[in-house]
Amino acid sequence: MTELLRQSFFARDALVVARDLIGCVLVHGEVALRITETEAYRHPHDTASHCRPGFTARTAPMWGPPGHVYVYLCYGIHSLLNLVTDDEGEGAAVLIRSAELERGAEIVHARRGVRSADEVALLAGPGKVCAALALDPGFSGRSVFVPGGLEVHGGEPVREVLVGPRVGVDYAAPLDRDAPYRFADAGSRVVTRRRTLRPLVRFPR
DNA sequence: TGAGCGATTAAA
DNA sequence: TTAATCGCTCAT
Repeated sequence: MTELLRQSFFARDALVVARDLIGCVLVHGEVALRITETEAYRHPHDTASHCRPGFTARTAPMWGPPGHVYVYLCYGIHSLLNLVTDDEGEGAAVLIRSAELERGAEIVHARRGVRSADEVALLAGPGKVCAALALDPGFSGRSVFVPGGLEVHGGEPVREVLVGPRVGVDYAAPLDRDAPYRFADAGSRVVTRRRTLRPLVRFPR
């Protein structure tokens, strides 16, 4: 049932990948998380993206091939997990913002950044997701197709997807700041800033 | 070498 | 809504 996602899954527009990652499962060692919230950082023209200033040592993985990991340190404290999308050289990725703990509660409980039993199951916020998976910037640049590393599995399709603006990007140009690049599982209670999200309308084909 | 800053978090 | 926070990035 849980099938490893292939590179073709990631080699698409970050917007599409961000939406499709909702409900998918991150596996790192004994810990498995079901993704409930994501954000797309589409390309260097996106003024909210770390790729905006051009190629740097830190963002090198984001410019690399799809299906690789970009982890960086935020506020000097929190590690944030991204999955690189689009084609190599595009400079796009999806930020994993929230997740539900599926497996490995004992281990996650012992890890830094997770204090209470409630926080163990409710990984709302990108810093907590990374802490639960025990990922730090040293992991940045790794591939998700290498066994034993961070794996991304397909999951049950979600009933309804929510969409809305990204969090913490007030520094960006208004158009990017307000762009509906954040997605979430409407059926999960592990979602941040829910009131700013609306049901995603799917157009008939 | 260091000034500036941040894709957050928790508490109120 | 607000404040704490601190290691890292990148341009000198």
